[in-house]
Amino acid sequence: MKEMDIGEVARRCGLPPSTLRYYEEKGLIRSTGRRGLSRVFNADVLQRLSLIALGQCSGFSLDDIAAMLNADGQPEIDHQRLAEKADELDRTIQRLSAIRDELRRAAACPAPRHIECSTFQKKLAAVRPRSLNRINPGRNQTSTDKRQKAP
Amino acid sequence: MKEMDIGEVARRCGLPPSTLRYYEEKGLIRSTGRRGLSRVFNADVLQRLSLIALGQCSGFSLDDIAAMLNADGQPEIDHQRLAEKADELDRTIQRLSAIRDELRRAAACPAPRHIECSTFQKKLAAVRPRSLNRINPGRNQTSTDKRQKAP
DNA sequence: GCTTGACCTCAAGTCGACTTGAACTTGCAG
DNA sequence: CTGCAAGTTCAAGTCGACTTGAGGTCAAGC
Repeated sequence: MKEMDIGEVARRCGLPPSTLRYYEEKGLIRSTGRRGLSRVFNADVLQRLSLIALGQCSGFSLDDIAAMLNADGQPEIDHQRLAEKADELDRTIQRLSAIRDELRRAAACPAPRHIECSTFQKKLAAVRPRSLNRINPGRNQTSTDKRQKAP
Repeated sequence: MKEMDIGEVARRCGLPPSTLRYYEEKGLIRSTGRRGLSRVFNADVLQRLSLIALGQCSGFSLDDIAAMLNADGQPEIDHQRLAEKADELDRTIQRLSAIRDELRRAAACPAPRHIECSTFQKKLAAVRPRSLNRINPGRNQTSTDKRQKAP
């Protein structure tokens, strides 16, 4: 199997060497050894990097991805998590579609400032903050001064 | 028009007071005055907060949103930006749909580890890192050691 | 008069995913 | 032999969107 130095891997996968070092440190990829000081990678690292990219695009964190990639012999957990993520993605897609429609409506609205358009305002009322999640979901829920609920 | 203190706004919009103060500091919302030390908000701040939430969900940064909310009299810029964002969202949705499908395929794959499934591997080959963007697009492009291109 | 709770300010901390910089080694070309 | 590109380590910095903590003010209720 073909061996590559970090520069070649970087060129092939489109990531900078610093990222590859970082991924190795995190346990996401492995170099097969060293030639002098330099890391040597096996060609199959490229497939693993594709997998990592897919995971990131799906919304998994690097830690999640590392856990899944390294969890040999627990396939059904994988499958379940993947299916959950797919469902979550589905909901995200629904949400984004609604937002896109709203955005187009606003863009096409003849009112000089769509903000003042009354139909837009009505729509907005249905889209109050608490009913929406961000595209990038909240990082840490460890707050004391939490997100409040309507009384 | 109804006046509210920060606590009431917080309750109504579901955001913690700290966020509201932060938004005010950023120029996203305005308090109409003070009662003693305490901020006083006008009821229309709630609509503005909905707008901000919508903007965030659409992928605008808070700075973008502030610029748009405060750019009175330049509606066609708004309209254009909104339409662009809608198109961008459309592309995101396409991408996410593809990823969701891939995820479902992986979840349903009978191979004990879908990673080893050959059809999955073929699909992956088409989904190399460089052809994908993250759900959360890259923050700063000010790097010297940039994301590389295939030669 | 004292506590309690809600508000205030300002600086500093947090999160994840990397990047950057300084200081160093190695291999190869001229 | 010298230079240089490309590799290395390790600590620290960056980004956006907030949160947290310390320390202070103020009105209401007991």
